[in-house]
Amino acid sequence: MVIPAPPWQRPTRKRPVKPPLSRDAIVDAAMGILDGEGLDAVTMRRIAEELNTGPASLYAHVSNKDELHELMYDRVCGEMELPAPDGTNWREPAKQWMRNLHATLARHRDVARVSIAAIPMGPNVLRSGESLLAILRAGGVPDQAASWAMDLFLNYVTTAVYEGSLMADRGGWEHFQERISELNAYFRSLPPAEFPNTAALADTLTAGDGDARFEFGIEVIVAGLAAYAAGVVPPR
Amino acid sequence: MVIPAPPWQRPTRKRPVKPPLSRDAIVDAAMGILDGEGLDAVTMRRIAEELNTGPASLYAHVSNKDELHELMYDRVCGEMELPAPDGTNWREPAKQWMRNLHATLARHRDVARVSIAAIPMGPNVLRSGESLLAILRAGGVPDQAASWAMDLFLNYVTTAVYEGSLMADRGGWEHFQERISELNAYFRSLPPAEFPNTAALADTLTAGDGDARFEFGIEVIVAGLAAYAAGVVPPR
DNA sequence: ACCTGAACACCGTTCAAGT
DNA sequence: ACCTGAACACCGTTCAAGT
Repeated sequence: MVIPAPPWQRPTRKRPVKPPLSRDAIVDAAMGILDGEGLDAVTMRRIAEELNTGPASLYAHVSNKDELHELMYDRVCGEMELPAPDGTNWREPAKQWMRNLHATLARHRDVARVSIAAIPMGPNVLRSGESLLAILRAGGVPDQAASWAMDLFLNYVTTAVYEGSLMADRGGWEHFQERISELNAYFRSLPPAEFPNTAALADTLTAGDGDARFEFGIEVIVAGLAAYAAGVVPPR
Repeated sequence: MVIPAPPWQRPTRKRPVKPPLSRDAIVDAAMGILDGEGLDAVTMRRIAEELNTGPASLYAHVSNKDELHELMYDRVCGEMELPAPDGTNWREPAKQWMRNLHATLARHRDVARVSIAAIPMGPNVLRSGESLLAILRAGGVPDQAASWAMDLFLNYVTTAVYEGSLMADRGGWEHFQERISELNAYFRSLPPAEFPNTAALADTLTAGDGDARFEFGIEVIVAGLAAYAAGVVPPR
C-alpha cells in the first residue's frame, strides 16, 4: 500500500504567483529598504509588504526583528575588504582596516546602529575580527592588548559611521554646513565667564568634515595602542 | 470699565487634585521610569500615566520625545563631578574626567543611548565639555587636537557605558559570567584553519570586566592624544 | 511544513473641543 | 493658556486555522 504524500509535498503545476519565502529573500528585501530609507524603515510589516505577505509569515524564517537586523549587519560585513597583515608595520594595515570597515558600513545608511545595540557574531563579522587580530599580532601587539583593541576599534568605527549617517540623513550637504555654522555662532555666543574655552575654540570645535575627524581618531587610537604595546603605559 | 480676566486666569478655590504639569515635573517622572525600567520604558504614554493625564497633555511642555530624552540626559550630566585642570599633568584629570562621566551615566541605566542617537547641547552637557577643554588646554594640548579629542572622549565613554548597561540589563552578574564562558567556548570551537587568531585568543578576548576594559581604552586614548599632541604623529 | 488573517497590546503625534 | 478625549497611522509578536 502506498501512502500518498501530504498535499504540501505534492508537486504542483500551477506556477507560483510569488517566489517562495526564505531567509535570504527576507534579508534581500530588508537590505533594499535599508539602503533606500534607512534602518527605522526596516520593520517586519514593511518587509512583508515588499514580499506580498503578512508580517506573521516572516516568523517561520527569522525568529525576531533583532535577529533579522543582525543578519543584515553580517551581510554588510561580507562586503568589507580585509587588509593583509604586515610583519614590519602593523599601524598602516590597522588603520586601513578601520577605513575599510568605515567605508563598508557607510554605504548602508545607519546599519552601524545594529552593532551598537547588539554584539553581532555572524560569520562575516568573525572573519573581519579575525583579520584585525592577524594584523595586530603580526605586528607584535601583545595578545591582551590586541584583544581589547579589537573592541576599541570596533566601537570607534561604528559610532563614527553612525554619527555620519545621522548627519547625512537630516538633509543634504548644504543643510549640514548650515547647522555647523549655527553651532559655531552658538559656541561664540556663550557667556565667556562660564564658557571661556568653548567660546574660544568655536572654530576648531566645528572644524573638519567627517573624514578629517575620523582620521584624527584612528591616528590617536593607533598611536595610543603602539605606546601601550611598547610598555610606555604599564598594563594593569 | 473693568475687563474681567478670562476664566483660566481667575484664581480658583478648589484645590487641585493633581499637581500642575510642568517641564520639570515631566522630566522628574521620566527619570523615575528611566531609573526603574530603562530608557525604552520612557514613553510619552507611560509618563502621562505616571502623572495621571493623557499623553497629549505633555506636548504643551515638551515638543516631542527626543527633546524630552535630551532634557533627561542633560539632567544626568548635572550630576557629574568635574576634575580641576592641572597645568603640570593633564593626563590624570583627563582620565578622571572620563571616569567621572562614566560613573555618572552608568548610574542611570541606558541614558547613554540618548547621546549616541543625538548630540545633546544642554547647559550641563556644555559645562562638562568646557571642563574637558580646560583640562586639555591647561596641559598644552593644541586647540584642534583638544577639540577633536572631546568628540573622541565622549564617543568612547558613551559607548562603553551603553554596552555596559546592555550587559547589566540582560540578567545579573551570574548570567553575564555564563554568557562570557559560552562566548569563550564558541571562539575555541571555531575552525582553526579559518579562525586561528580568534580561537587562540579566546581567553584574552573574553578576559576582563567592564572596568578593566574601560581603563584600557582610556589609557590608549590618552597615550595616543599625548603622542599626537607631541607631534609624534604629524597632523594632516 | 509553511503560510495566513486576525487579534493583542502597544507606540508618537495631531487636532478639535473644552475650561 | 493649558489640558483633554478621541483618533490616526503605525509598531512587534502570537496564535488558531488553513493547505
